[in-house]
Amino acid sequence: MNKASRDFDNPRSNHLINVLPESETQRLFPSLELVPLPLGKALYESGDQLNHVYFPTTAIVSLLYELENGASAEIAVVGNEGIVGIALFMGGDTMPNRAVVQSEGHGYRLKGQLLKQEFSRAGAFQHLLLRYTLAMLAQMAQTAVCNRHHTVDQQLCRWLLLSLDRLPDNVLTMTQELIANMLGVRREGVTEAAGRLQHAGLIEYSRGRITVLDRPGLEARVCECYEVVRKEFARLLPDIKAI
Amino acid sequence: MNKASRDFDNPRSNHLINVLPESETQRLFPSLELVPLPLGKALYESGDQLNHVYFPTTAIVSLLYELENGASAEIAVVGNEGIVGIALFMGGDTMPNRAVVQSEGHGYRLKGQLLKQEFSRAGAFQHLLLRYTLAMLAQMAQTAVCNRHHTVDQQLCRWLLLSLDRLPDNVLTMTQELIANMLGVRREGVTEAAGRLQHAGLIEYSRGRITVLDRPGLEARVCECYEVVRKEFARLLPDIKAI
DNA sequence: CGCGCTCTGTGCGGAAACACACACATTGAA
DNA sequence: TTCAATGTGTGTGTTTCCGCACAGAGCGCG
Repeated sequence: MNKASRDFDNPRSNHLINVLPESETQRLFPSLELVPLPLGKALYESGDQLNHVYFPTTAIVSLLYELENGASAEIAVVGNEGIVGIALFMGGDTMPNRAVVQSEGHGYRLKGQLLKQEFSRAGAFQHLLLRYTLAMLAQMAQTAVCNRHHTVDQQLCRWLLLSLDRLPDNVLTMTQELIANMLGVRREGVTEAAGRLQHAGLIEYSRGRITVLDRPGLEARVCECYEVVRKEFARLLPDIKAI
Repeated sequence: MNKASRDFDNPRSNHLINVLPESETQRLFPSLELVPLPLGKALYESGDQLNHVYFPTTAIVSLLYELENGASAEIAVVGNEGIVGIALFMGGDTMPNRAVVQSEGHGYRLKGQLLKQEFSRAGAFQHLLLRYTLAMLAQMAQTAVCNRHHTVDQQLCRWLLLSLDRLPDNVLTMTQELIANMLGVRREGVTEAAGRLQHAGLIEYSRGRITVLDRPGLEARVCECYEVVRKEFARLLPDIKAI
């Protein structure tokens, strides 16, 4: 799977689907429904009944936890390497978080009932989904520690790299206000951190459009958390090369 | 399962085991090995090969993430309501965190191979383990947001209540230094927060021994995170009453 | 008893992030 | 072209937590 050649309307652009054996993909394909995922769309709200799971192809989805006082934080991010709605096959029917489209694009959705059927066959798909869930656990845990111990600058680098990994190019459409919501910090904090990155020549941005100019530079500034999660993904899902 | 009647050497003191159907418990019991879990013992280190899973009866185990600089944070806690080593049945064989005994006691361990066998039968045990994993996901996510947005005071209350729920009495053996490691804050920060709680008459402590005097008082000070996680456990695992 | 160890209390300076306020810049629509 | 909306930059003062340093308090042990 080459980034440049990724098609929004090919289910195989999603890595989880792409690595399935032929027999399973043939069974699944007829049930996959292509859906546009516009910026800001909530795939589900906290507590909603989950009816579908989503396999993003070109979109990126954030899993957000919100507190009573309105504060929030992103606990995981899902792009074309994953699936949104893991609770469905784990035996839950709701989740205590929101899933919001962070970068618009497309994805395929699958009825929950069909996913459960496929999961219960205990084949390659089940195995894959469970390992993916483990990788998500690692991502969430690392996010928790990162929230506690690392600076906004480091976290912004991590967030940019996470997004970059899931995008076909090096341009993000995202205001500082929205990034602040994801990271659970103030908008001004993002302004300052982003200003430092721009001043260092690593990124360029204006009015909701961020262009990454120097990815290695970001990697040099990011905290270890980014790499730890990346490695854990690679270890658990070795067939998925892109992330 | 009544707290006061909990026996360290009865597998049914662990709720996950207790709610299994008779057929499954009979199959499992001969393979369960009672082990003492002394304070500070590491059930596994980050990256260790996982050979067993543990079902605590009277012990409490913390899952800790550590950073390169030595900083750490607890991302989940497991007592007699759960199981340590979920990666094993999820298809991983290592985890990127440590599992350390936070409150000494006992537990039962089971060989990983046997757990996988039992999991692959796709029966009640599998269903239970998957739901438990979902509840852990919720706990980890909430911890991440709590780390970001709540005060040390609130987090200390949360931590005390989490421990209290998993203990047979109202006395914790735990120095402020260790609590600070769990919460990922300074020891002095815990000293100050604990001092305020003691001054308010909610707890009493000296030299590593904390007695909770006023549980409702703690519940009044704690952030919402405690209750959110408790409810999610109750929702996903309705058979398990105690938590 | 007295010594040493561990645990706890406290004070001070500093760094990071917060809340609030407001100015400026860009953009797109009237 | 003007205006309003949106996005970004900046300043001030405050809070929270950190890092360090050190003092005292309880406890075990020779």
